[in-house]
Amino acid sequence: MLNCLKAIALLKNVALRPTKQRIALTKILFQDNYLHVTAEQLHSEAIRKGYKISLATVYNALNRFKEAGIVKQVLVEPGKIYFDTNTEPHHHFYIEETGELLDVSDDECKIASLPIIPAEYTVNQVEITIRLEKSKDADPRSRN
Amino acid sequence: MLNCLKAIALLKNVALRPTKQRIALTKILFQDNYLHVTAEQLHSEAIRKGYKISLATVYNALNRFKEAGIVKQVLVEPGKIYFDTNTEPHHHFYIEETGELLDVSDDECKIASLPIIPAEYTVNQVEITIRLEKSKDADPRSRN
DNA sequence: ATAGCTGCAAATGCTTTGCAAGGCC
DNA sequence: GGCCTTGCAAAGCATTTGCAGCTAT
Repeated sequence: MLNCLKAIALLKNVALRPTKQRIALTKILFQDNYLHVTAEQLHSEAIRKGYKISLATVYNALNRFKEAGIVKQVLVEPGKIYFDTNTEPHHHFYIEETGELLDVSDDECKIASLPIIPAEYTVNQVEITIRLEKSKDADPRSRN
Repeated sequence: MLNCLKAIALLKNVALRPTKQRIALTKILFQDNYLHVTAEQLHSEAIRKGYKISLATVYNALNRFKEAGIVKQVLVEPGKIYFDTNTEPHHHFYIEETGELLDVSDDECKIASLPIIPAEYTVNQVEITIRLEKSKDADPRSRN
């Protein structure tokens, strides 16, 4: 868990005012492991930890964090925005049944050949989403 | 452009009742080239062509088409669902400025190495989204 | 002091749903 | 005839916004 000083430093680094609420969210988000959350999930977690913060502020903060480049958004489900604290180029497993999102490092998932890019355009981002489902025969011992 | 008979055949093939509205949408969607549309865009196009159909029906129809496996949905922008008439495994260019979505065939974009799949899960779908933006120096002649 | 945040509630935008009327087999 | 589909309007859900009051610099 980040302490307050580090949270404040992180926010000042990207020219965002370190308000109580942003510090709280920063402490929750930037731990050792990367996190994938929706605004709603982050809000619940903040409330659970005893912080006083409104959902609208969580949305505002996440959008500022995104503009500042310290989180990025991931689209895997219609009508829902996930935010990812891993801003390095990387990819995802997505488990639809549970809504779980897992990081796949750029090294683990190399692209052999990119297509020809349309004229006058440049690549901004390449994202691979690997959608998973529970195996039909999860237990090999039960097979005939 | 598909004729009515082919549209009806297509719908019967997937056990969907060939109603006037579904036939109209089928005729618009399944042309020679693959299409990427939102429900709203498809509705406008249908109205423009003189068909009488409500937006709710377009949503309903697209969801049935998706269940039937003749279109699939693509998520590239928050709060918007694109439908793609190409149901083969393939990938996409996405141009954020214009909202344009372009197909990239599976052959043009090969993955060299997939990561290790978590135990008890199997891969359902692998999607690559290549986000493009206009090049800063679109005209090479203007360079120093 | 002042520019920028917060929180509430209201608004928005896309999508879904309930239900009565109409259409397909 | 019976079941499915349509269309409208209303509901739903995630997200954004307006504005008054508060806070960091």
